Amino acid sequence: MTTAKRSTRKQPRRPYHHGNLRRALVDEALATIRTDGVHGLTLREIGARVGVSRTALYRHFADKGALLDAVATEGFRTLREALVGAWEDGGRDDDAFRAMGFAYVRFAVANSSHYRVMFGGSVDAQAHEPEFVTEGHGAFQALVDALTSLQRGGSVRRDDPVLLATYVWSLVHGMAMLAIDGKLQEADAVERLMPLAFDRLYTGIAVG
Amino acid sequence: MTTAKRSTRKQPRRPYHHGNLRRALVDEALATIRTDGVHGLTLREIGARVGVSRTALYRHFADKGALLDAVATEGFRTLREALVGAWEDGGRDDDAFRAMGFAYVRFAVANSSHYRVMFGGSVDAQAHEPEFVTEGHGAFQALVDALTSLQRGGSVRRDDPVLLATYVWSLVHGMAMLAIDGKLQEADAVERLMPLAFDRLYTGIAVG
DNA sequence: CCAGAATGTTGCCACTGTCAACATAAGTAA
DNA sequence: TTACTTATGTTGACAGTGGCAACATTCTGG
Repeated sequence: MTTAKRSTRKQPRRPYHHGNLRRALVDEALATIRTDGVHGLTLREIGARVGVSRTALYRHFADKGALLDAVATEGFRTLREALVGAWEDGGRDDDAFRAMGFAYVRFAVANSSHYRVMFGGSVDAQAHEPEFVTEGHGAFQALVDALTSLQRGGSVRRDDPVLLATYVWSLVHGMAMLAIDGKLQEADAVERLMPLAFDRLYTGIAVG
Repeated sequence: MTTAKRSTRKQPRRPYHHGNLRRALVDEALATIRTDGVHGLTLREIGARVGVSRTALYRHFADKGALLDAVATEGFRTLREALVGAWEDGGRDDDAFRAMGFAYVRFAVANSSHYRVMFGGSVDAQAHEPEFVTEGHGAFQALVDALTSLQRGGSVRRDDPVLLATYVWSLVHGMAMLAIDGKLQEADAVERLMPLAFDRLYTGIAVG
């Protein structure tokens, strides 16, 4: 009597198996993170929101960190698409590279919580899924490729492209993080900073 | 009978009042963070470690965030000292500025957990103590001052010094964060990156 | 048709941050 | 001194969290 039988055969209302729970969990987790931040994410709540029990996700993720890992992985995929898009749509020249930089920082600012999950060390850094590493490397590779292309074109110094890309990455990552963490007082500080930043990136801060 | 009377008058073993509990709590919190990371910090444990009850710290901090805020504040003070030291000991010239950059990144790498508390958004960003803002601004000001000095000396472009300092800050902060989060594959990657980074910072990535 | 794997659920536990109520000490004024 | 006030520390309790173990249900391959 505790539970009414429900197998009335014609109403597959809420099937025991969700179908694609893993996907739904990642989506819901991302949505929650977007609105409430990383620390506002609770396994019970996203379970409930997806319409599933609190511990159901343990069939798809080892623990909370693994779920965040998956969210981060998707972030890297999206970021790479944004970067490649800016580079190719821009015509693969110096201006396109500049646009790539803008795209990077703007992605981070527009998806701050998501970006913080991607970096920020919410996950133990050792326990990353291989897919995480792959996607992360892919986003970075977009930078390396663009720089190599510019080097071939003759507009960028022929330093070690990986080292050079890391340099550029540091710059945009730093701007993004400072902006996200509210260290840049005024609201439009990032947008005012970026033009100068990419000028100085090309020609340096020393007197000409 | 539950507790034996202890006021034997001659053994002020553990006085009811700690003396300088606030100081002790911040120190212990920092020590714990250093070894176990931010997420390994529990109020109960640091209370126990200091030899005090679990909720004693609520007489000195509004909540856990306020304690972290105090830890972060001290981090900014230490960082500023490291920066000013490098700048002044180096002779306040371009090489000294370079040394300042090295000092920044090395501080972050050597005190990674502490650095993550200072940034990383562990605290709600709105709820910062005024002292936090002051110290954070102080560390940044060291950068601005050095740049202004170099501008007067004629070796650095006369762009808006605050904007220029923000640019440099983004670079070192980015390098620090990437290094801390293990995004730079090899162990000595930061040390290999920095010489190139500060060269490119001065002269840019474009061809001569 | 049936055994086992895959997937989802409920009961339960240790642990955490934090509040309320109480205990003790230190400071202050008479 | 004594009495009142404030600062500081303690104990008890509570709701919320991640996660494990045991059980329930469904799917799949032989």
